[in-house]
Order: sequence, then structure tokens, then C-alpha cells
Amino acid sequence: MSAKDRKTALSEHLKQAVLTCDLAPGQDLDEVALCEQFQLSRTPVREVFRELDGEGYLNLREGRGVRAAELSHTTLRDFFLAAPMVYGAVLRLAAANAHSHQIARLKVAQETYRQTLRSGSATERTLANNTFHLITGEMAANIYLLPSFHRLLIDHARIGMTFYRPTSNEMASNVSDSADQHDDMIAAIEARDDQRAAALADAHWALSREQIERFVMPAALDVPLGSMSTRAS
Amino acid sequence: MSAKDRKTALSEHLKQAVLTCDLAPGQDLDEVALCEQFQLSRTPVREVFRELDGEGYLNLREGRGVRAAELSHTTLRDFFLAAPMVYGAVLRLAAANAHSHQIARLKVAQETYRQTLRSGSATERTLANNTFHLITGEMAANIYLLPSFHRLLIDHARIGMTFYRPTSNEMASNVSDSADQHDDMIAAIEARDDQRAAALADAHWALSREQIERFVMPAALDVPLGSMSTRAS
DNA sequence: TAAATACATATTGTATTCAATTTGGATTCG
DNA sequence: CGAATCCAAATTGAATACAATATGTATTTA
Repeated sequence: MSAKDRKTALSEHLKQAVLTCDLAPGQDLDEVALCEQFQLSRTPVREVFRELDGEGYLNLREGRGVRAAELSHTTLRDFFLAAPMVYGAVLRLAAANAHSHQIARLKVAQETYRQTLRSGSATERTLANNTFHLITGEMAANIYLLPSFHRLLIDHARIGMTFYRPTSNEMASNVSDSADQHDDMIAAIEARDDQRAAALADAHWALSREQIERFVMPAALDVPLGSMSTRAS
Repeated sequence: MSAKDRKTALSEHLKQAVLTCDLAPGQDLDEVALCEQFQLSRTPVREVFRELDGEGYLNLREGRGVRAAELSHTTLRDFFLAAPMVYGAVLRLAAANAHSHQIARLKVAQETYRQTLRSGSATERTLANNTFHLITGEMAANIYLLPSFHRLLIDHARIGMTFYRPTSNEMASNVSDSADQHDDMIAAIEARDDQRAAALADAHWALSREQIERFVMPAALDVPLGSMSTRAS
């Protein structure tokens, strides 16, 4: 295994670890440990750090090492503001530009995703969903949109890992709905129907949002104390 | 001067060189020359390269050194598609979130910009305009939007340097219009009028676009050959 | 006992050295 | 004469060695 391969392996490992919150937001990385683990000297390891910092996976702090990118309340708000717009634009462009071989790959990704719904862990589900959306980004192929889109996907995955817990049946059915929406997206893209693709992006987004909101603001417990409510009007 | 300072100096130098097309799109950089010029070893120089690659200023090519980021016909099209949307969103958020000290800085930047209109070179004008818009990006302060916004600004500057030539009076008046629009933006931001800010973003963009279109598709020469036209319907 | 300072250790940043690719040119073969 | 191949020089990538900075702990002092 060449040095170049070990380097890309490290890069992939770190990306995945961040996406799945295996590296929690803000968690410190151990440079020398990764050197040993991936059989690399510090130089290439630090190069990978800088790359992933640029892509939004890691935060490089002057003289204080590297962390998994932070995920604060503020960023959560930013996320809700930017996601629908960027996501809509990406799907619209995807429908306009997709090549047939990309559509084929998207279908495979969707198959994999459905598989993880039946038998996969939360981690596998998150990664499969991420792969699906990455392909729609490739289809859109707009170098000015992709940087933001990719950052959104990183935190979409992490927010999902944080807030989604398959405790209720309600949630399980939500996830199944989202898979159906993926199918609709494929159909819209294949039909070059960019209007419909954009609408589906909104719908898909609304579902994710709803899922997260339900976790952040759960229904009030049925306590016998009168006017207790956790839900703002 | 410490090594850290020399490193940031290199970074700033390269950014500016790319923005002003002092480094033309696709132009190769000489690693060792920059090492000597900025009194740094290759390691920190290469780290800067990776950072600027992540930010869209440079392109790092596996085993083939570094270039100023490419600017192809394809990217130009991508640019026209993405810019109005992202730009509109940024100004809308800027109007919603701007702090007073940021507004003060924006006014200073605008002063400087007007100064360059009177007495500056194309390079100075481009950099001053860039600074103005960078501050609006700071005001928007949305980490998911900024990566794309910054990439757009890079190529906005470079497209301007490429296609704008102050040969005609028409163009000169266009530039003056754009400065007036800056003033309107400041007013809208100060009034927290995000609707108007977004509208101004569109208008500002339309002006830039018009300027570029006029250069790419000039009015047909008045040749005596009948139905000759350079303009598509 | 609490705070502050100084020192030791660990971690990060930079320089230098060594290895592996790539590139350009010359030579040979079709 | 053109194309392909092989070799040398130059450039890029990785590893090691060295320097600077930051962190944590212990000791001292108020």
C-alpha cells in the first residue's frame, strides 16, 4: 500500500468519523496517533488536516491543533436558513444537467440506502443518505454552489446523528417517507423536471426539519399540573 | 518579522495576485521562488497552497504543482447561475444581522471604493470593490453561505479584470452607477430593510452582467453587407 | 489555603534531507 | 520525417530533525 493510498485512507477515515459523530463536534484529534495508525509522517497528516479544514470537516486552530468542526446553536440556525435555498438550487440544476450514468449511480445509492433502512445501523443509514445527496451535488456540477452544499451535507449528517433516535414508530415512518422522496427525486431528475425537483427538495427538507424539531421540542408530558407547555406558539 | 507574519504575507500576496489576475487563471506558481521571496521553507509555503486551494484561489494538482484557479467557459456559466441567488441571500442576511461597527466599516470601504473610481487603477478598483462585498459577507455571517459567496467574489473580481476595459464612456458611467448602488445597499442595511437589500443585490448583479455581456457580445460593426448580426435573438 | 510564577513536558510549527514522480529532450526505430 | 521510448534533470511528496510555543504541574509566597 503506497503512501498516497494511506493518505487518502486517512482522509476518508476522518471524513467518515466526522459525519457519523464518531469524532464529536469540537473533539480534539491526536496528530501522532494518526501518524502511527496510518503509517504516515506528520507532514502528509497535517496536509490532510488542512484540506479537511478547507472543506469544513475540521477546524484548524493556530498553535492549538485540530478539532472536528464545531456545531453550535448559532450554526444550527444558520443551517436552517441556508439549507432550503441551496438544496433547492442543487436539485433544480441536477434535474437540468444529470447524465444517464449519474442517474444510474443515484439509483444504486438509493438501493443501498433502502437496504440500510431495513438492516443498517444509524451510522450506515447516515452515510448512505449522504452518498445519495453527494451524487445529486455532482449532477448539479456547479462549482460555486458545491462548497456550500458540501458543508451543509456535513452538518446535515451530524445533526441527523445527534437528533435522530429511532425510539418511536413515528420516526421510523418519517425515515421511510424520506426514502420515498428520494425515489420521487430520481423520477423528477430522470424526467428533467427541474420545477418538481426543486419542490421535492423543499418537501424533503421540511421532513428533516420536522424530525429535528420534534426532538428538540418534544410533545409535553401529560402531567396533571394544568398549563404546562414546552411548545412556543 | 516572524515566520508567522511572513506566512500570512505570502497568503495575502497570493490572494491579491489571483484576484487581480496578476496571476492569470491557470498560471503555474514557482514554489521555490516563493520560498526565497518570502523567506520561508517549502513546508509552510505548501501549507498556504493547500489553504488557498480550499478557498478556491488556487488549484492543487496531484504531483503537478499549483496553479491559479482555472476560469473556463463552463465556470462562467455556473457563475451566472449561482451568483444572483447567493448574492441576494447574503445581502438579505446582512440587512437582518449587521452590527453598527460593521456598517461603519462598510462606509469606509465605500469611501475607498469611490476614491479608486476617481484616481485608482483597475486593480485598485477591483480590490476595493472586493473589500466592500467581503464586509457584506461578514455581516451575513452564515457559515454555510460564505464558502460559496467567497468563491463567487474571487471570480467576480477576475471576470471584472478580464472583461472590463474603461474604453467607452458608457462603461465609466456603469461603474459610477455601481457605486451608487453600494450607497443604496448601505442605506438598506442600516434600515434593516432586507427586502430592499435583496432587490438591490439583483440590480447590482444585473448591472455587472450587462457590463460583461456588452464586452462578450459587442454591438455589431456597421458593415455594408446586409443581414450580418453578432447578437442571438 | 489560594494564587501566582516558574519550570518541565508535550505539542505544534518550520527547516532540511531524502525518495519518488514527472517533464523535457535526445535517440532510435518504423 | 514522424512517433515512440528511454534517460537525465527538475520538481513534487514524504520523512526526519530541529525550534518555538503552549500546557500542566509543582513550588513558593502572600
